[in-house]
Amino acid sequence: MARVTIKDIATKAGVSPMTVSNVINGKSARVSEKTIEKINQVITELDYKPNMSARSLVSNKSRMIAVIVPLTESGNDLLLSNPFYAEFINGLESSLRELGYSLIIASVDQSGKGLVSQLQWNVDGLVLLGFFKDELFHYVKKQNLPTLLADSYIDDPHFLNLRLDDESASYEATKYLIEKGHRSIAHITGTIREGGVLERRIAGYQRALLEAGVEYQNDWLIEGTVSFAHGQNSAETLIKTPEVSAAYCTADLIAAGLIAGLHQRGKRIPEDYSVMGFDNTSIASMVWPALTTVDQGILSKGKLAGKLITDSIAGKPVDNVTYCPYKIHEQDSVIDMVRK
Amino acid sequence: MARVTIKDIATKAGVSPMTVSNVINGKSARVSEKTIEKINQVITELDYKPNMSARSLVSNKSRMIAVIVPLTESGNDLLLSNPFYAEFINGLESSLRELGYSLIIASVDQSGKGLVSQLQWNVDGLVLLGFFKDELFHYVKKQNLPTLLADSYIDDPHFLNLRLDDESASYEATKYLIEKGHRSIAHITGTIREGGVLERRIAGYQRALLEAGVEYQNDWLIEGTVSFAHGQNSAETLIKTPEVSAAYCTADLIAAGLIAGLHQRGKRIPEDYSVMGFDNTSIASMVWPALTTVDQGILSKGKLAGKLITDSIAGKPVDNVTYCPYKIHEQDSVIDMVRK
DNA sequence: CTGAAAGCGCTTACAG
DNA sequence: CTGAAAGCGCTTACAG
Repeated sequence: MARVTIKDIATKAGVSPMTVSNVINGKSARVSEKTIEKINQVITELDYKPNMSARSLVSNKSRMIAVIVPLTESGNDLLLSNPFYAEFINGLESSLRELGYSLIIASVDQSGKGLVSQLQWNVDGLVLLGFFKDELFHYVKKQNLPTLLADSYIDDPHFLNLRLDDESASYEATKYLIEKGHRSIAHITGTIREGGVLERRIAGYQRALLEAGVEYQNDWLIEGTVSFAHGQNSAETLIKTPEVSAAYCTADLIAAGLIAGLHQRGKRIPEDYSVMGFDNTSIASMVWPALTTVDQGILSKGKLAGKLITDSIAGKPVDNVTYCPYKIHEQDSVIDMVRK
Repeated sequence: MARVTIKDIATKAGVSPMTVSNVINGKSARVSEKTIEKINQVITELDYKPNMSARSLVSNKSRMIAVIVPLTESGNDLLLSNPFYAEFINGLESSLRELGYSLIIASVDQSGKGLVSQLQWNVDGLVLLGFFKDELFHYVKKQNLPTLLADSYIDDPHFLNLRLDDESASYEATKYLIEKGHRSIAHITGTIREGGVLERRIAGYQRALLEAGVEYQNDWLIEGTVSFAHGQNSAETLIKTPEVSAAYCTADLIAAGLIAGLHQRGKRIPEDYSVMGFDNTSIASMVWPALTTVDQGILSKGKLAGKLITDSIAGKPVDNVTYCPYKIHEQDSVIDMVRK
């Protein structure tokens, strides 16, 4: 069965292709009621679907957005193993769908090579999720496409930014632990990059310690990858630093690993160690005990990303930087040393 | 800066657009070495990228695959909250990328409405993930596109199928528990649908019980949704059925919820209850104790899906039904009653 | 070994 | 209120 085209509709409805096109695109002001009705009837009858390739070719628009997810450091796989990405994309797809856009999911190695094939598609906009090399940002900028960066601090006016105030959020998280009576607090983090999210989180953590009159110790900072394994390994390190009573992790995924690692070494949570996470992914409710964490409303954040990028495509004014709200989500992994 | 077209390349290289097209498409047998070199040089110089819309319009191919993910029963969100989907898509994207295809991620409500917008894109193939209404399968079939169904038992020759032998896998899982000395074994499952995956899992579970001479009790089967919450709630039900010593869950997500629910009620795992999962998602290693589960190699499964669908598009012969391997992944959530 | 021309399905000025 | 024509960027027969 050959594809139904606008021409077929036109012939069957007894009008010109142009009129059909106008009706489809809602420029019906110039078409009589009767013709519109007739055309719509034929469209339904023949199950006509516009050919987006043709439409995109002529209009230079595609109603497609590509989301670029970094690959894992080790291999070729998407970082979807971190539920943070999955939940964000979830929200993004949901709002884009409502707005009539489709979502291409793509990954790039750090050179940006994988990206080329996406751009061939005339995508209307790009959403970059997380950390990439400068090289890639330069490349993306050259494409001259509406681009939103999630969780990035590259403050180039060319890009839309969606992030939270990581320094403050981190400060609040640490302060929360301090208010619960903890003083020697470890911070388990991912690979620290200059000007990145994690650096700001560290700054907030240190500010809270300073404010509380706690002298920060270098070996409280445990750097690794943002992974379950890093959390798990950090248990060992933690135990070797006996003054520490609480660990604040820069991702729920790390915190989940830490909890598992501590359990394996016979430690109880929160009795022996308080653990705090960041993100409030689904993981936070799945571990035992349920994780006290910084809720950054990932689903809403993904949805907001969809709205921002499409607004920008539509030429609506959009703030260059949008901050997401966050709040401490209290569950069961932190002990109150004051009242205990 | 205007878009670089094949014409620009042709002009600059002093050849016709057709020759450029031939070189790009590797039909270089008919072009001289020198011309090829010249053309490639100009392509690099001008950073030319083929316009896929134009290419797709004329060739009726797009090198795009759409993966269709069901929406949650409650709302508008993708089922990416189940890591199973995220990991599968991860694998799918990875193999498609290597094969030179892009991935559109789409969702449909049960009527299949969302799908229309995807098909407008001339996608070359479709991957349907999980359960959908018959209505949708009919609709998809009408599109006459190469389509792969993952985890479905709709044995229509029009579709490629990728699944595991759920009855046997479930039988093995139950048998494993029996060999560890359990006899009264609950089975926590999702919404049972005729001819679906879960029905077969139940059949395998019952076969193992029968074989062991255990009389199956109706209240051992706890039906709900495939969700953390269902697992959590099932803890209560389980405790009310005192003879039960082990629960075999049809998804890790459910098992994780059950473990949390049991913990909340002061039960120890595996001492008080043995828990077994299914899938071996990342969750299985994140819960405490680590979950003994049926490993179905989700990442490889996703990769295989990519290979099967693209092979089929390329006209290579592909088996109508492909079975994935599975194996029991022993961790710490099942107690050996025989040697304890 | 290479070119001129037609056409994929649509939209967009331009006419009337 | 509606139509005929050109053109988006590419590929594919058909010539030579």
